[in-house]
Amino acid sequence: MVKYQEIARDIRTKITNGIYKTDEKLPKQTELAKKYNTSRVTIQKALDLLHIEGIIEGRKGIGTFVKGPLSAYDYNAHVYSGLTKRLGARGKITSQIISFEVLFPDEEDQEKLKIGKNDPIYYIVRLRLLDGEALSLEYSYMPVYLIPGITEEILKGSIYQYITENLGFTIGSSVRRIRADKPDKYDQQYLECQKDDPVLEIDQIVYLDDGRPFEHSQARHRYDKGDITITNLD
Amino acid sequence: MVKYQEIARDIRTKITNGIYKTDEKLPKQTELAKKYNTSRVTIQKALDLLHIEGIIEGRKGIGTFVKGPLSAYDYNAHVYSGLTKRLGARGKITSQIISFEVLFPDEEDQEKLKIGKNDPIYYIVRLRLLDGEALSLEYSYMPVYLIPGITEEILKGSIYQYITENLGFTIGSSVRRIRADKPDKYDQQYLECQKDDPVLEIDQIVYLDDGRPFEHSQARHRYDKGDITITNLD
DNA sequence: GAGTGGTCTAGACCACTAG
DNA sequence: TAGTGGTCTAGACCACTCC
Repeated sequence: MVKYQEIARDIRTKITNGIYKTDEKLPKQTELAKKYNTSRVTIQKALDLLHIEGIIEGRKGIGTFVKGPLSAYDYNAHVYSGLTKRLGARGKITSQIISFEVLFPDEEDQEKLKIGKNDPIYYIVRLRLLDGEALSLEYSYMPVYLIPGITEEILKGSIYQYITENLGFTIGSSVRRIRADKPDKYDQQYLECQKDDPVLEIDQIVYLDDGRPFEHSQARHRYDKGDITITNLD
Repeated sequence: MVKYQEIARDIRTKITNGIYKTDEKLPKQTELAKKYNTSRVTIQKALDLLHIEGIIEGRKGIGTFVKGPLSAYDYNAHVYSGLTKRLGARGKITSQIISFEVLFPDEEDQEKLKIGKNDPIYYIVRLRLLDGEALSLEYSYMPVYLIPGITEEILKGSIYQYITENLGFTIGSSVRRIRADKPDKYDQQYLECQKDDPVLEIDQIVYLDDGRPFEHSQARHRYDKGDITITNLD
């Protein structure tokens, strides 16, 4: 992990944990440089990342501020428009495991996860709930050899946290495709939606920082509970 | 406009116009620095922008390469996941004007466009066609005082081009919200969709680089013709 | 005028690729 | 070994805000 990413992660954590609060000013860049024992340009590169993620905002002549959450469904917004989840106080996310199996990959899985036909994958289906109400239905496919030791306990929490903290991997890039779709029978069953209620589907492939894909998944959201916010900066 | 943005724009234009072609290598950073009469760090900052936009890719020890288009609906992908349209050879986009009026803003318009109740706005409805087939229905609201002189001729082409090239403005940040919705009667009429066909709606506010909002719009896509690709980088 | 973020420079070293 | 992109440094100037 390079220096500016480490600094960005540290500041991000401090924001998530409320050490730097919403609308509060961060220490000035020269102070941060001194604190992290680095140059001001490196601090700026770290802050650039947080700026792109939309969690801070620099104001000339004043300082750098922590931004508040953007969307009513902040959970979705930041997981998908990118980058970093800061669940905040929007409600409690829980997971109900519907399926948890190990399978051999079909051709599509092989291609998307860049694995051979004899490399088994986890096939996981989870219902995500926000304060106990159905939010989305998520199908995940992950190579077993990359992510060993998944348990139901882990699935109830965050797979990402397990991968980064327990396995020591670093998440790299990702490609997500968003579209509207008609509800299938599982959507109707688990998301409790009607036949003419649309669903919002996010199909994603996520890569480790060494370029290996570790997850292919589809998340299907109730149309009334799953908007996505994308913020572009100057 | 600052130096690194000008350089990014110039290189982007060269890619769009095919001077730098897909999978081709860009000149090396030291050469670009010399050519643009600047330092290598500034070139890197310009390339960073194009990297974020997903149109180039750096490979250590080799060079910087122009990436190919990502999505079947490249038009949507790049307009909305951000940043820069490079329509490429996916088909011809045309516009049919359904409504073009000047109105006084309601409270929502006033708030989103940061204008007073006596500042008139354009109200524009356009049907966008890809190779003659209905693609999306777009509702736009823009303050007249900011964008004077809009004509039907301009509406048939690109408003963005008019704003940047004729009025000399620079586009800044934007916030987009994406959701699935049921089709309303206009969707059914113009997008020729059935009552149970979902639509994908993109609601956006776009700002000039001085922070003034100049456009609030909703684009409603047929669910089978409007996916969106979001690429996150390391 | 003082303080802060935004930009830019010149130079350096490292990581990776290719021959 | 040579070439290229990725990172980092120290220092400088500008733009903007506040007093």
